Amino acid sequence: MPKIVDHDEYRRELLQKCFSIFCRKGFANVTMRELAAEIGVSTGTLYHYFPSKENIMEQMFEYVQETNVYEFVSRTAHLPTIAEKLDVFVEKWKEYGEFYQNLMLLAIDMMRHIKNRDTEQVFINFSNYYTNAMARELNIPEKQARSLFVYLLGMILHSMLTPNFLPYAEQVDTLRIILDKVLPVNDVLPATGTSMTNTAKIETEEGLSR
Amino acid sequence: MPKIVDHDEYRRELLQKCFSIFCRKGFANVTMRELAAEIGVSTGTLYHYFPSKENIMEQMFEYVQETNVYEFVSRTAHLPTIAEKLDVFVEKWKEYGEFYQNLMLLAIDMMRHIKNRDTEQVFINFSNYYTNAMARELNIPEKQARSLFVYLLGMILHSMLTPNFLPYAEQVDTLRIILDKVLPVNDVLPATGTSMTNTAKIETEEGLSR
Amino acid sequence: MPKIVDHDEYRRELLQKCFSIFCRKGFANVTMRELAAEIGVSTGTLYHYFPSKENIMEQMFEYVQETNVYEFVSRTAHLPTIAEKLDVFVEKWKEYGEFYQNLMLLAIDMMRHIKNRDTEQVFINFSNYYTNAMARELNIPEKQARSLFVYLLGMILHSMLTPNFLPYAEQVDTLRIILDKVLPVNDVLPATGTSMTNTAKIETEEGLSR
Amino acid sequence: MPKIVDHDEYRRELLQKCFSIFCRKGFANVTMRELAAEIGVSTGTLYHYFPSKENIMEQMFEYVQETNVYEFVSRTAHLPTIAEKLDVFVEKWKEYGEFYQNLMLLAIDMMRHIKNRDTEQVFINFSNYYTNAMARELNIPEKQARSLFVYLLGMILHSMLTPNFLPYAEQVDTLRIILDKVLPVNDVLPATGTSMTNTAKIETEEGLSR
DNA sequence: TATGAATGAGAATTCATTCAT
DNA sequence: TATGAATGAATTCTCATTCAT
Repeated sequence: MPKIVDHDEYRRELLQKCFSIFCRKGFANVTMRELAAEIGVSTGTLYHYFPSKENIMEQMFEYVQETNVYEFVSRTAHLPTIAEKLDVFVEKWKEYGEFYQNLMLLAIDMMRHIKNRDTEQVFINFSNYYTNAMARELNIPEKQARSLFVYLLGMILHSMLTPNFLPYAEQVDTLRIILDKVLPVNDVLPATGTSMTNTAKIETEEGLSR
Repeated sequence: MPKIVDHDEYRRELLQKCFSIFCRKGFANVTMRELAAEIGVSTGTLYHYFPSKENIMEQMFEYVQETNVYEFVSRTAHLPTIAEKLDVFVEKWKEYGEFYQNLMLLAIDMMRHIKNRDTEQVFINFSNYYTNAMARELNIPEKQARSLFVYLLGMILHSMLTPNFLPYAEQVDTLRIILDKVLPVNDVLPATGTSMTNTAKIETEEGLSR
Repeated sequence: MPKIVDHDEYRRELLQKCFSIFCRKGFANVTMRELAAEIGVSTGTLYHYFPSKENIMEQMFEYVQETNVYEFVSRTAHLPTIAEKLDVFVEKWKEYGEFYQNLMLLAIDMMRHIKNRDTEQVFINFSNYYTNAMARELNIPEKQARSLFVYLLGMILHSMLTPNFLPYAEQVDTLRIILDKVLPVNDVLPATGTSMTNTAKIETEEGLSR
Repeated sequence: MPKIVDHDEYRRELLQKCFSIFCRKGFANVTMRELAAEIGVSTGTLYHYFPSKENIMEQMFEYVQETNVYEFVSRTAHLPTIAEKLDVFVEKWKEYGEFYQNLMLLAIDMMRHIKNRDTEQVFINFSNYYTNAMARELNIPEKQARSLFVYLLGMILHSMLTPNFLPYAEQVDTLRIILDKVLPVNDVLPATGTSMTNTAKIETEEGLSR
């Protein structure tokens, strides 16, 4: 009998390990030898599970999507107030900070390297999912949520480029303060009527989200 | 080929031509041969003007900074109203859309490739310069200006990854509408006293910039 | 898969299956994985029966020799006339056409790959055996028989390189016509005295066999 | 100014050097490193002149054909008697013995390796050219000439596989003796009338060429 | 016995860089 | 100053072979 290995399970394990390495250094700056060495297998093993370096990238992109991205949404669904939901969001934004950076870098690498794939659609899906989740959970219009997503993106990028000048964690805290003022944090969901203040705020702040 | 007498002038010309190629494909995906061929010189000539591929990157980073980025500020200095200034900003944001994308990609490549260089400081300078210019010209607090810069960054990135879903030009238009509501567009500058509306708005919008 | 109890018997079975694959593609162009897959076993099994790829080649060479090559000779021994013997020869030449091609290719591969083996002697034995058999059965001098063997070799090679231009089967038919004229086809063997005609013919045709 | 090199001339020089190496060892048994080392250049240089290992093979096949193969025919054209022409043929057969072996091995390698090429046509052309040249120069029917070609092929192959048992040079001598008897060696060409003997012989020997 | 996952040396190929002209 | 031929280290990938199960 052969060595007992759950091929698919192990493949995912390898992908997981590849992810941070690839993102940190960039697709083009990691050699297969390096990758194998850092993971702790031989190059041959890598090629046993993936037909090519490019394919690792592609599979990684898929894997990362289906695995890590959406996990946190379930955490907010049952929470009664927006303030509490926002707490979870902020917590997750911090927790996943590096992950989002990596994802962003990965997306850029995908864009530049992989020709035969609809990278755009993948990112659109991600953007939509995240935007819709925020709109629903935080009870804000989609446009506001999209703006929030865009702002998060900018934050992640800036913090990545200037980690000491604009540390990511601080940026998240700042954003939290903004949102506390801007969002209908005192609403209990699902609430049919929104408070005056709240509505007014949304109108005033409409710009943020339009 | 004309004999370019001014060595330095020609070097800049070459850098200019390298810029879009490097950004579009990414540092690692351009070979010196390709670069030379697209520019229309030999690899030997490239090495006559630059000691290494990495150095082209570095010089390009410097060149791009000192040359293109700040040019537009002078255009707004003499304008009397914020609305007019905003017009110029929006126009420039559109005009330079691709350029900013490239700059962003370049910065990311720099971050990943060039070890012996304070890339962070360069990007901090850029962020500060842009933020300060916007704060001054649009008469808003620095924090607001920084938030605007971060949002621009997010916009550029999202539009780059999903050019068909969120086209950059449309995003700029949307942002313009937001800013028209949020900014003290009717102020005539330099105004010593800020109008009530304006102040109120800034307070209200504080979140955007905090 | 049935449990083959006789190790050696199974080894021969595997060799048999390897033969055409090896010859068709050439030693260097078949991987052990391919070989195993086409045979329907695992690489591990292959290595259970053969110590190395090279060894498969060597064993195959031996196996092929002792097994298939001489089989047909027994078929002609009892036939009374040369014409009848020739019939069997022609029939076998056609039947074994692909086999001879493979053998030839195998011999060339052996010559180029396997250093530690007297490939020459093996082929000399084969040449001698075939030549002697033809000389005896067709009642011609050894030199003529050797020439016939050489001609057969050329035919096989040419037909292999230009299968559409000089199809092997047609070449055999042509050769048969030649031999009908040239050989003492009407002799009944074993004849102690050779007929005049026959002798004359041999003299005339001496060239063919010298 | 660049290093002055006649690119095409040098390419041919490299092909020439590749030829014997490739033939001796076989396409699959020569590494690019080996090839480069034996030729005395770097692998980089090899790839400067040829896009791939396979392409070297293809170009070599073309080059060898157009360069070496047909050269000798011109040597016999002006000779008055068939005997003299035969002298030159024999001389060339001996001189080119190794070359023909190489060509044969190369053809087999081509057959097994190069898929995107009409290897058969190339070999048909060669066979036809050689056959026609012999038919014309030796004043024999095409069929006889083809048989002669096939026999030569067999000789080359057998001598290659058993260089000590059937040395090529001796085989050529033997063939020469055969041909002296069989061919109209005493004819003066272009002779309008063929001697009785001659015609008779051709008729008698028709078998050889059919 | 049989399997096929794992290995890593070695293959083809690329590409930044050098340098003779 | 400009060229592009030449270099060879480093890259991606292959494959014979080993070995735990």
